[in-house]
Amino acid sequence: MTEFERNVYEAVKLIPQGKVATYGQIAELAGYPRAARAVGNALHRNPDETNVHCNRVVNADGRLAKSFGFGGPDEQRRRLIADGVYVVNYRVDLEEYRIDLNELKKGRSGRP
DNA sequence: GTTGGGGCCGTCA
DNA sequence: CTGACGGCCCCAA
Repeated sequence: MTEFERNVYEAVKLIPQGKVATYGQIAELAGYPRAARAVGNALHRNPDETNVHCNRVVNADGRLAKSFGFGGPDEQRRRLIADGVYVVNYRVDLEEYRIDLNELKKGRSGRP
């Protein structure tokens, strides 16, 4: 596993239940602001689906991944619902569920 | 709503 | 190194 992937997984772990983040956000949080695409790549190889909730990661439009790693979009949708996230037509309301990058950064290491 | 183009990034063959 | 491939992103018609 590469450094990049680790960062991505750690970033994903920070997303609280009931919230979602975009690939861009994850990329930035991981320290690779423009690597949204690579993030998707990394998530597809998610080694620990139970710990890393890759379902909480959606694209910039709030749409679900077309090729979710485990069971496809249906599974991703199911998990989101289980998280309390309302999903319609494989899409979520970003205004409502998207977490602020600032909030995510709080979760990382120390913070005053 | 759609399509098309450009750009950006990390992996792997 | 080079080229191809993605769970992407952004902008313009």
